Amino acid sequence: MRHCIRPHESRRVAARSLDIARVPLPFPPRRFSSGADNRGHDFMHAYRTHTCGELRKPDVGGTARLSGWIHRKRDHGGLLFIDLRDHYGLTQCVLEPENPNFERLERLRVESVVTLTGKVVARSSETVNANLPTGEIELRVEDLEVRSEAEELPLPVFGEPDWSEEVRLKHRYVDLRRESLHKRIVLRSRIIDSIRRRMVEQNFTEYQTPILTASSPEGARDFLVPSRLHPGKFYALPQAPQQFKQLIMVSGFDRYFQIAPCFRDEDARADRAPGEFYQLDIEMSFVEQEDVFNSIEPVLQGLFEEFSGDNDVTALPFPRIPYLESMRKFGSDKPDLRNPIEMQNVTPHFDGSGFKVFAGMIEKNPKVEVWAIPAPTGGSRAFCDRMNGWAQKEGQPGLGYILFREEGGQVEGAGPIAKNIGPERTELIRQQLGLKAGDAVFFAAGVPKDFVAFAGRARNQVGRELDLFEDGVFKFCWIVDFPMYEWNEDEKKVDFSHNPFSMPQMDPDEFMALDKDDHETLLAMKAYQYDIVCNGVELSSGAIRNHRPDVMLKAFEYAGYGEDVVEEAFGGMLNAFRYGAPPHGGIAPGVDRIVMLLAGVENLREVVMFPKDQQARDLMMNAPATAELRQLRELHLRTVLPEQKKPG
RNA sequence: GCGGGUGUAGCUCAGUUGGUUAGAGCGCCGGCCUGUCACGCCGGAGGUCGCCGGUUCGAGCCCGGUCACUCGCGCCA
Repeated sequence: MRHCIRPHESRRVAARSLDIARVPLPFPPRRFSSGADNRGHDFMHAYRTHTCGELRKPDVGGTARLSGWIHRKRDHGGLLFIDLRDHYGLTQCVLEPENPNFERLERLRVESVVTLTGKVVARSSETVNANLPTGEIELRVEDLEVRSEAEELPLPVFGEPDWSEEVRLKHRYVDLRRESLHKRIVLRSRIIDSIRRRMVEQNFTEYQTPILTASSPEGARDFLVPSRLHPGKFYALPQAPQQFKQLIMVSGFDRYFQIAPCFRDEDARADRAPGEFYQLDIEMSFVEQEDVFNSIEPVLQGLFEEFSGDNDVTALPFPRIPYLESMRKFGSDKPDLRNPIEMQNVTPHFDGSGFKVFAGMIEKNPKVEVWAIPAPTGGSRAFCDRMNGWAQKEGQPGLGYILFREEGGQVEGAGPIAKNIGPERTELIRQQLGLKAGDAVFFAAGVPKDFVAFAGRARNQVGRELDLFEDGVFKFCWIVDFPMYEWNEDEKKVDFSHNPFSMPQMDPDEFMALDKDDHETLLAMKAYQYDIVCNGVELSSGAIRNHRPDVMLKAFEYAGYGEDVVEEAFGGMLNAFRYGAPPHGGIAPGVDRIVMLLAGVENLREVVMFPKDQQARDLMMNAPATAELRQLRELHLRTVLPEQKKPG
């Protein structure tokens, strides 16, 4: 295999490789001046006539000046090759020992920054590097300027091994030079450009909202900013511009969007940045749910088509899946539709059957159901045992199954459950699920709300193990009809299931007339609340908002919050709704997650330029840090530290 | 706050059942090399095996504790 001068791509990068060489230069490139002397030096730009990704065959014969980092050196003693790298690419530069700069360059460490000037020459056919856009030429170095000498590096720029996060974050500026990360950051910028363009094309307008604002009582922990002018008082950084975007609608601006910074003081996950992240925040007036979908779908679909490389993107319109259906079919409200498995209710086949475990549960509790998780091609004992072992690791007693095989021209079920319920019931299950010989089916039984999450994980596990996931696709869907309320088991009360600003799916007058103790009606009620999901990743929640103060107060009342509490917490917005508020709704897809999906990476830190670590620290800038006493005094603050842990 | 995984050279890792002087690749330093593009070849430096304690004749390996990193749970209207 031919070795490639470019560091190999991360296998996970699904997006088509980005041609950074096509990025426009920050200044018009200077061309060779025919009026220059034969070396052309006097008229040259101090640092470069071309970028390191620019020189081609037609440039041969001219003189060029390049500036960049020494990416790699190949020192033959009698010949020195330098790969010079900048943002745009890589150019091979050559020196011979007679060159007065030979020794200096030979001793310079990689990642030192130099300016090299010399003749552009064609490479002989045997020495052309087809893997390099500049591979047909090389620069014969005549002059050298050392701009910055590099010390020994904490991590190499060349190559793409997995370096520890600590080293990478501490020296992020070095890490960011590495091709894959460098490209992803550029990709992120391209994606955001495209989003803006597409939003503007859809007649949306970007407005800024405050960063220093008020704490909102619901939701995540806030970041607080002490006020110097108001002793003892604090600003909060916005968890999202939720109230502002609604106020923008009340202010008569239609179709708002913003690439909005959001701040939440919550613990990190691989796909959740601690502290800060960005949302494509959207709000529109005089719309129903379908209007929001119709406006956003083309943006997301077009965006993914543009950046997904060879991957297919769900055609418009995206499927709308009611929340309850999603939970029943996929065991999740963010189903990965690349997995074709759909679960089904098979309770009747077990009711009164010879499989006493399930039959007994069904008899005792009318809420008990048995769900089937079909496993096409999973009909081997080894696989079923493996799934059983997996279920036990998940803390389940096990995972019952039937496997189907051909026996004398007949498909028949095998395994303990098939034996217990008998061939007729087994056959009915097989027919209901459309399974054939060589397939299997797993069962989860109990009260659905207690096992639905496990069933969803089992569905994923089966799909992964049997390699059923569709490859190279971005599968979108809307999850709609989320419940307005849910039962809070800890406090034994009705509570908002999502965001208290959503509009209930009920005639306002009827809603106002409900009895707050009528839990059955309240818990059955749906809201105009929806999620957009892609490949099992929840990109965003959204809602048609509740713009009527009376209905909102009532909605809070049903959840046990008095008028005074609501007025105190949301008085600003509630008041705004009292002076003429348009019906409105919106959504706010996570930008970082969109970029992750399109870049094909599993970790947020791979698509953020200067990310925080898991403990929300900035290892490079050293934040958070202790404040000086003078600053604290100005802010009327005194710190009270927890008891010090013993140092390790 | 809780659970899993990891911690050995600057970096990425190997290290058998507990047994002599702890290894490799990359990087670094020195030498050789005129067509490489992951250049090649020869030599060298570099280690308190995260830390503390225990078991043992003997611990990188076993036990207890602790710290750090990482993934997840809680949390994320």
